[in-house]
Amino acid sequence: MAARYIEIKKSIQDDILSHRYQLGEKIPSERELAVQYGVTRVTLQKAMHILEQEGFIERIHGKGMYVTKVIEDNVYMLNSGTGDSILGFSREFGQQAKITSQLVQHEQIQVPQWVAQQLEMQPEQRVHFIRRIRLIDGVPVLVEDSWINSDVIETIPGSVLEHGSLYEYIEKYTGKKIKFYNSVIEGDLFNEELAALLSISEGLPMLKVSGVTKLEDGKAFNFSCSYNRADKFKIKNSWVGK
Amino acid sequence: MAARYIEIKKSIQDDILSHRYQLGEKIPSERELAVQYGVTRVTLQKAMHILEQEGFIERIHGKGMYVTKVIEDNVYMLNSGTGDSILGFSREFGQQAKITSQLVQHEQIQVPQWVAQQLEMQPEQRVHFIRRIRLIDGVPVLVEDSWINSDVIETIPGSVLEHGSLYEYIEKYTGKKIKFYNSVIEGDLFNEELAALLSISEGLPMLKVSGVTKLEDGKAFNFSCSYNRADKFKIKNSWVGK
DNA sequence: TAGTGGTCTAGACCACCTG
DNA sequence: AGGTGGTCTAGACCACTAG
Repeated sequence: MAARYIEIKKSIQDDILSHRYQLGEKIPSERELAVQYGVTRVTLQKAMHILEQEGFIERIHGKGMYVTKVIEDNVYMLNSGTGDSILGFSREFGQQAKITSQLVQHEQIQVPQWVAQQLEMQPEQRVHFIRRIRLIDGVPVLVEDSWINSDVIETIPGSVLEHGSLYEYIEKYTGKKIKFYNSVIEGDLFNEELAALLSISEGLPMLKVSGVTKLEDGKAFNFSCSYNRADKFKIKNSWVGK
Repeated sequence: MAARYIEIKKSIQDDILSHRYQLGEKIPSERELAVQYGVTRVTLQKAMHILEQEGFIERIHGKGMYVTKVIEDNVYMLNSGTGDSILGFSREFGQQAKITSQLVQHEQIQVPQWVAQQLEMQPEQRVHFIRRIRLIDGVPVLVEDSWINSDVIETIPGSVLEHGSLYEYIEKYTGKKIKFYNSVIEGDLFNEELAALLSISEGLPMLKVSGVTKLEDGKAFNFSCSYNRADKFKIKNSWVGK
């Protein structure tokens, strides 16, 4: 049973995405919506603040709430700090395009020093190292490397890496929700190795996103690093100043 | 008079930055802090949720709140969706390094079509076009282009562009706070023109950040686009999944 | 003046973690 | 069992926008 404000947020998000509320249109006031959904204003506000932060609406003091005029784009958006999940490629894009994965490498290794630091592990412990290529409609667009604490997940079925969502599997396997922390975005150029994996030229621009993933109990279990073709991806960064 | 939860947030942030709360240390419970600050838990939670989102603390259900172990970096961080402001380069970096600006161009022009769209302007209206170079300790690190609706700000003193914060000036001039919306991060390569401005080689990697700035009454007044040397900047993206 | 979002109170109950 | 964060109620007053 999800929290009420999450349900309300999703309900209104649906109303926006399905154009029941038109772009730029004023939506009902907090007090009206609170009555509609049978909650207090405080609860309704929690939902609306999330919608604002994710860029669906604008809240203007004294005037009301308006559906944001959205500009469509011909590149794929990596949602960063917004949307229901940065948690896995397939969840984000599964609905708008045909996503496939190609497993390049999967082995258990002793944890590299810099990974051990990120995951708060001891040097003798082991991690899964996983390298996958993601394809949109058959075109390879990014390489993703993951280091996953073997103590959290002993075995990872090949079928999950090839066709499923790793994060979904982990949430089911552990029974815990996932949190992202401190992800970092960098720009760089594709080197020979990565370019070869994507069948592109060395020296093309890349967006690199790396970060630690934790379980809701605070346990860090994954360090991941994705190398994205900069001509295929933008990162949306909806944010509202204070 | 700022809101109480903003004051509390800043107070605890100071306690963390000054190491009165050590890295990784557990901080007092919500109920304790609420008493300390003389507010209810709801108000205190608003402060703590912001600190969590900005990456200062981790909140773990049933256990408590902990100061995040921070990894220091030898590159400059552009805060994106976090910190007190993405609002202007000088505010972000003024304390850790010597920031200077170099005004390359400033003229009033008829609003270009794509800018008019972003700022909801008519084709015959005018904008300030401003191109500045930013230097850290004397080294040029980024180019920033801004298009500012002339109806919002008629004149912009040269001294502001050379030495001050444009956003601070606008907040003072209009008497309104500033909001950012829908900023987008892209990766690209420096072309000849931009590379020349920074005295670097063409083809080096770049992080491009663009977005619209609005006043708190919803009025869009500025479209800006910054071209950052990818070897000098990372973008921190503190975020907590739901 | 009426309506809107922004903030805050003083409680309550639940879900989770640890001893 | 006791402490922690997560959610929610039913109010209240303030600040801002509009006609």
